[in-house]
Amino acid sequence: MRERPAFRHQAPAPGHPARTRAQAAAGGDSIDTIDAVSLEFSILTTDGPARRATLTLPHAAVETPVFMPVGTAGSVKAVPQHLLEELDARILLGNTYHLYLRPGHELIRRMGGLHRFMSWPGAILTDSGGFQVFSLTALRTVSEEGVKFRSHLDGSPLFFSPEHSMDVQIALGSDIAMAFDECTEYPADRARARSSLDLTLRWAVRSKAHFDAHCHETPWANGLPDQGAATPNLFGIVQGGVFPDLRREAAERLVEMDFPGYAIGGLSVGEPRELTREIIEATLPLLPGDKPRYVMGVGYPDEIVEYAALGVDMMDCVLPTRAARHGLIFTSEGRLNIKSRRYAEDQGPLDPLCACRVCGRYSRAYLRHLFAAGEPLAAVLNSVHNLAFYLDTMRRVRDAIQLGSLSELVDGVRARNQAQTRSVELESQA
RNA sequence: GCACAGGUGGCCGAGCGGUUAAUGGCAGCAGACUGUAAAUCUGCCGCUCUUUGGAGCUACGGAGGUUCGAAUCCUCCCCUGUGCA
Repeated sequence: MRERPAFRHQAPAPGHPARTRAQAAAGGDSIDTIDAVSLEFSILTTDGPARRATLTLPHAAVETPVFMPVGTAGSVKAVPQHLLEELDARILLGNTYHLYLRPGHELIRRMGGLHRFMSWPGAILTDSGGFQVFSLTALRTVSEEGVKFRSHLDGSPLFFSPEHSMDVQIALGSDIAMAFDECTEYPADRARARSSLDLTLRWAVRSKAHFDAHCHETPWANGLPDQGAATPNLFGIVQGGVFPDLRREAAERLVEMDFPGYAIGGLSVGEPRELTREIIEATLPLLPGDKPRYVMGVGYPDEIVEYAALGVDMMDCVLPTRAARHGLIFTSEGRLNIKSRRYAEDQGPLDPLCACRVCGRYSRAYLRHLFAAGEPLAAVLNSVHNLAFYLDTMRRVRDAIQLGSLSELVDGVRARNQAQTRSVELESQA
């Protein structure tokens, strides 16, 4: 445990002073209460490679390590914003591609930006559309200039470039925008990972140049480029497949470009879990220790604990919300499939150790019924619980870092995981 | 009573002489899900065995019949719906 100086990132341009959070609150405006700093990362405590820090963004102060719920199309599916607030979520993800398609970034700009549009007072990180380059394989072609997509909504042709992605993210008003990258698939051989990574690096240069030139045009910016004004932040993304030396090279090149934060992308795309961990472990030390490090698209509850212990500050994943809609519940005792007949008359809560409102009020029997009946409320309640569980898990991680007891927490999670794997094996043998 | 139309696996509903334990859908059961084309997808779904390749049994309202072979064709019976009396 030791004190470190905070990393601050501020827009360099001169102009009007930014309105502070306190001033805005006095003015009765709860959405655009922006902090005067673009990004500040203050590490409070460390426990091994893990750090507990405060990440201050224009719209929120975020305690890290943090798990960020995914709200692709301007909504964390099935969970209204006021419940996310109740869960003490401080930062959500949005998606450039989806919001560009519908309702359109210019419309959102006219509505005052994404925060106002969706009435979300916390921070927002937007993915650049890079993941769609991966997930919409059948609907796109990649070139040096950018990516041609066919809209998944109506098949109409679209074109995304780094510059375009930046324009959209700036119009949305993200607290953190992501560089436009190519999320490399798995398996990808060395040559493929190499060329993919090179493209991502060239796109990173273009992303940054365009972003720096236009970030002050975000809807919540206080007029012109400001002296001391907050503007959106742009994070770089490390690719390189499962090759540590390529990851190193990507990290070094990105660090030279000097981003306020860095992400590790292209993981959890089908590779073995052990590899995911190895790549994270190998890449993390190559990124500046005084800036936030974000692993994109992970993971299971035990994984996010493990990765935080390796020194990851930010993570996001659709898993808690998607799994919830499919009936998979994460609990302190492991995974639970609420569809199962064995819960038909179970009067207990989803998770006896969970303090969330769903566990405090509704039985497994009722939740199973809602799911079986196709009631939309099932998706809501399951999602609220899963997110509560994820957010609570990260709270435990932060507390453990504070107390210097993170390794015990990690051991506990690992043991629980192994125990469940064993019991599942036994059950399937029986 | 007469005339049509029907009776198929938990339900709906295809099949209208052999490749049919019988297409689909629903319901049921189990599983998957990692920067969201996902309230999605996959598997099982008559019974009994099985060394997991299969084997045996029982099944398309009932009873007979035709045929090498019938859910499919014929006869009679039972039941349901609609129309007419």
